[in-house]
Amino acid sequence: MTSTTDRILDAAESRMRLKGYHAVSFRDLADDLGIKSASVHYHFPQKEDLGLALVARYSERFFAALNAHAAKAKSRPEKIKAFCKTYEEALKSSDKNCLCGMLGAESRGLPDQLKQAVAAFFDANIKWIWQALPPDMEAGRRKATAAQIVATLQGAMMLSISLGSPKTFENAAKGLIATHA
Amino acid sequence: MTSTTDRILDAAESRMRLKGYHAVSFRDLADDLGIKSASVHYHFPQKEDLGLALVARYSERFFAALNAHAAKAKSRPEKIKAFCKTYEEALKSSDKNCLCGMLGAESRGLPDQLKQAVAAFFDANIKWIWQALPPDMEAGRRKATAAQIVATLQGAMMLSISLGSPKTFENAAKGLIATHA
DNA sequence: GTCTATAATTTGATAGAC
DNA sequence: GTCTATCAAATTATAGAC
Repeated sequence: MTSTTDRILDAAESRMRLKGYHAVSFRDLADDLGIKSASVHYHFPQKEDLGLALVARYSERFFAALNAHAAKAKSRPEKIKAFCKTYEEALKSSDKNCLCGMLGAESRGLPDQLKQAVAAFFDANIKWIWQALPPDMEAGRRKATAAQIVATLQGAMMLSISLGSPKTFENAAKGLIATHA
Repeated sequence: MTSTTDRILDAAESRMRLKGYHAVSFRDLADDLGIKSASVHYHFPQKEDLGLALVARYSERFFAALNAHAAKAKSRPEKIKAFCKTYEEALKSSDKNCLCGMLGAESRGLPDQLKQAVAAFFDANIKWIWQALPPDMEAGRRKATAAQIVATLQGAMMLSISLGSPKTFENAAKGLIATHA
């Protein structure tokens, strides 16, 4: 028994990860659930409210999955692999882009709070992988590597989807692990 | 004396690289030029026509710039640096995402031909950098590295824009050059 | 919580005058 | 080539009944 609110979030997440923020309408979501668009507005008065709830839920789930994977990781390289694996699962379980990867690209066309929530997701991503890198690494290089890893995985998801080829993600992730783990 | 067609393309490219395909309307473009939306339709009857023209022009310009940079590159590492530099210029000259990076993310919400044109841009990207990698590299690793390089640069542009930090792109590119050039 | 009804605006697109 | 005029459809959002 999932609540209507959750069913709306599920439908919205699916549609937004496929087509982007501006390509999803309240009527689309209402139709997915077999209700009316006015009922969707009852749960999320404004589109921005829906976007913010989506990013919050997505972010929680992402870091929960990441920490679950990382808990089993004993060594540093295994932590980096856990990070890659979390991304890979996000892509492959649904054949959809990362919600924040999509919204990050559309960033300049989003309401301000939503834009900030997406940026916070990426900040947290970079911070997480930065902590997983060797503390004795030269500071500048450590920071650069953290940004590089997140960039590669995000870019690989986008590329993979545009090319319709899951292999592309695997290849990029393989290269990442080979050089950094 | 730039033609109206070119001025429409300029306005459309700017808006789409900022906000995405669905967030750009014929009226927006008409207002940018001080004409009416019906006049925009004279030059590009359908929105997809406009999208296709944009990707074609963007792709031509990108590879022209890339080959110009690469012409001066004597060694293999310098070719890889030329590739990174072309991306960096695309980002920094306008503080906008790659047109195809944006459309690639929105891929599933685009008309079919446009989606294919974007995918062709990425195929050509991967092919170009693949050719710049050492021919004696193990085949699987060479292919993976090519995908990885394009993914990193595309992801770095997106991240950079979402975070509002050009440094993020520089860091990711620096890491890329350190490991592959 | 969901509905009907509706408002106000925007969108992609066309017909036909100039 | 650009305009006026217009269209049909879609969009976000609200008011009020049930």
